[in-house]
Amino acid sequence: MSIELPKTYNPEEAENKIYKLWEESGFFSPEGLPSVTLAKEGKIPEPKPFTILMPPINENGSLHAGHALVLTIEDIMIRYKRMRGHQTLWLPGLDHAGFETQVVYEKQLEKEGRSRFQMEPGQLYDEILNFTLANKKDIEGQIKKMGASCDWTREKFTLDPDIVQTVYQTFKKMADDNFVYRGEKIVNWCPKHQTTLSDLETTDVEQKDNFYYLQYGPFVIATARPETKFGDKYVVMHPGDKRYRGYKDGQKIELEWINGPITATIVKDEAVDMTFGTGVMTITPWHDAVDFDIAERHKLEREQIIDFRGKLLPIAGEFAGMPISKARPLIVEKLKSKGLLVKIDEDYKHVVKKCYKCESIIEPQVREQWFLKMKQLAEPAIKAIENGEIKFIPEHYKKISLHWLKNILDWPISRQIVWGIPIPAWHHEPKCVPRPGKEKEIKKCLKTVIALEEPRCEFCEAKFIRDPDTFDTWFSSGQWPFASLGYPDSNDYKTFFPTDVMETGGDIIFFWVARMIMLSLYVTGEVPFKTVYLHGLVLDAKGRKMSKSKGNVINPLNLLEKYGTDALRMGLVIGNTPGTSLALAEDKIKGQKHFANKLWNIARYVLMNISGISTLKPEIKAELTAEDEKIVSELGALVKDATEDMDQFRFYLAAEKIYHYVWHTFADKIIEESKTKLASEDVIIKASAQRMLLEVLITSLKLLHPFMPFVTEEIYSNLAIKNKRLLIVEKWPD
RNA sequence: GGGCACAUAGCUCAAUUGGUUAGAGCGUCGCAUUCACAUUGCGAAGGUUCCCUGUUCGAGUCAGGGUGUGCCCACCA
Repeated sequence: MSIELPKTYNPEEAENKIYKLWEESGFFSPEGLPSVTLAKEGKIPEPKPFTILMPPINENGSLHAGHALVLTIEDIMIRYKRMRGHQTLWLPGLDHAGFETQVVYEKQLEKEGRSRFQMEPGQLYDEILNFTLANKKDIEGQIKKMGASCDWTREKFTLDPDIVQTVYQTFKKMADDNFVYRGEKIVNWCPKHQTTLSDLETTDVEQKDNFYYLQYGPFVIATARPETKFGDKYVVMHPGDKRYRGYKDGQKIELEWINGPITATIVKDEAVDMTFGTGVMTITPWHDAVDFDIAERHKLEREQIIDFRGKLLPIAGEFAGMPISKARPLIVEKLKSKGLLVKIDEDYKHVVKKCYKCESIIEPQVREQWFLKMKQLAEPAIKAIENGEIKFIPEHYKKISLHWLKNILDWPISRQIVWGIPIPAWHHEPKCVPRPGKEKEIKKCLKTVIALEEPRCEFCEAKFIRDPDTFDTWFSSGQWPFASLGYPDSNDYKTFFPTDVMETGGDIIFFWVARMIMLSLYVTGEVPFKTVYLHGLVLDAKGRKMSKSKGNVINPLNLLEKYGTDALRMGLVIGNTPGTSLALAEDKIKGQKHFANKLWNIARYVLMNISGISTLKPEIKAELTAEDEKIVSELGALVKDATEDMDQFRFYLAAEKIYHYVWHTFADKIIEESKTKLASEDVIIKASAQRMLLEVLITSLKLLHPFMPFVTEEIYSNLAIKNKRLLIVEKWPD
């Protein structure tokens, strides 16, 4: 066999061809695997399943470096386990990514001079749906470019009807179990996006502002936000503060305030820090979480000062209708002219919450929202983690998860956006229309009902209005592990759940990982996965976070084209320890392109020199010279070592060791030394060298295949070996 | 205020959980090249493993303290 291979490896040509070959082979699906077929014929024992669910990928853009890393690591695991004979399932998922996608689409609308607030919700939904569908093919194509050997026949989308059904059933079950409540509580409100956000969806930003000391009757109070103070009629101090001993809880005082005289009430509460400011504060329960709690404790009234667009309401008098930024200096001016401004501290550092998407300042607002009680949901998760039912890689994420779960707060799950799963709830019209003879019972009318169809009230003919809100995306994606596998009746659920490994970014451990654990335990009674592998961020070459504004975003698709998928994958995995951020330097990937070519030329050399040898006999070792046998057994040591690393999720080490062996042992030593052996007059020495070279090549290809699937498969396809299968399903060496 | 990490060659990172002389990639410098590969080979320079104290036969690794950096959580008006 003397096949002429070109002098350099051409990734682009090989990759498209090879991926098609794999797809057509059926080996991406568990039922198509040789190990499963052989087991069916009774020839080998039933293989063990090995399952990974791909974290659903946003359909609102194109693949970024983080996605490339996820796909690489997961593909390495799946390919390794597939070669070990497992019944492997890697289920691909696409994400509607609720709020994220709506934000992206709103930006596009903005560019076109349109706004979601001038659109019918139905129309907006349809447009976003079309937008994501248009992106779907691109994203799928990009996932394939990465070489991902996932089962496309099982591809799931987070808005698939069966997923939505599962989410509804979970919500209903939670409502029945009294884990859901609808409450008027203070929430994080983004005035730009016009929706509630969970605490995780806000970021804290430290900034310097003016701190105003104001005369409030006999007291001096301090505030950074004078524009919220119009309705302040409670003045709060610590019950133990001796300076204010003369004032009693509930005492009324008359005083002159911004827009005229008011009556204020003294409140004593321990939440007040005596050492901060003057030790006295007035409260604005509608727009501040601490104040809200104080008002709840003392059953105080609350009033909205700022509307949901961030403009002042009529209570602000002459300032009504103004946005905060415009009103604040004018209000300060008025306070000053009335002699109520005591002093201004211009150097006041404090933390403000901002929307994590648009950086608008969050305006706390009181709104009726759906909440989940989290304490009871968290308990089984805490137990499971403490018992070691879930293994964290790296380990310190165990502590981080437990800390969060033990301090968990209730979760607001309703969002005022259209792009998502509608909340299956209905609200009674304000007015009751009693049915004949039921006039006396209308007090029993249900205000809110959780149901898929419009409910009918027994006592009343009033209509029910559909709740306009959608679920927080993470509420549905938290159910992904069992929902995507067809809980509760499907064979896939029975076979592949709980899954083996959840591999995702450490930055979404609370958003997603913790919630999957809680929701899976609640619905199925089982943990969703046995191992959590968390990778770090992919940073630029200088270790900075990639961002569009910095202009340092590395597009993996460009790297693919330039250096080939295998090179990108190696560049992403070598030196990347779990949990640690990875600085992605282009030179590193370039170096791996050289490696792919090195491997290619190793194969060329071997092929050129082994004519006549087309198969490896099992008793190969008997035919080797002692020297060659030593080479083969040394390779055996590498195999053992690398296998151990693979089993322990040390892919970065395995890849580096194999790389180093192939280049600096196989190419630099074994091949160099083989040149004299092949030139030998001694037939035994020559034949031994030939067999040894082929053996080392085949084993190297197998070891490299999970990392560099394309070039290895391409080379393997050029070897003439009897009973050869595609490398993707060949047996991992032992 | 609380929590979690990190600090090793010029740069980016390893060192498989305490074990020879701390390694690799990239970069730098020198030499070689009719060879499967210039996308090459051989070689060199480059280290107080942040600092201090301790445990140990033995510490980059463990403990205590310090310095610096990053991230997460939290309701100081």
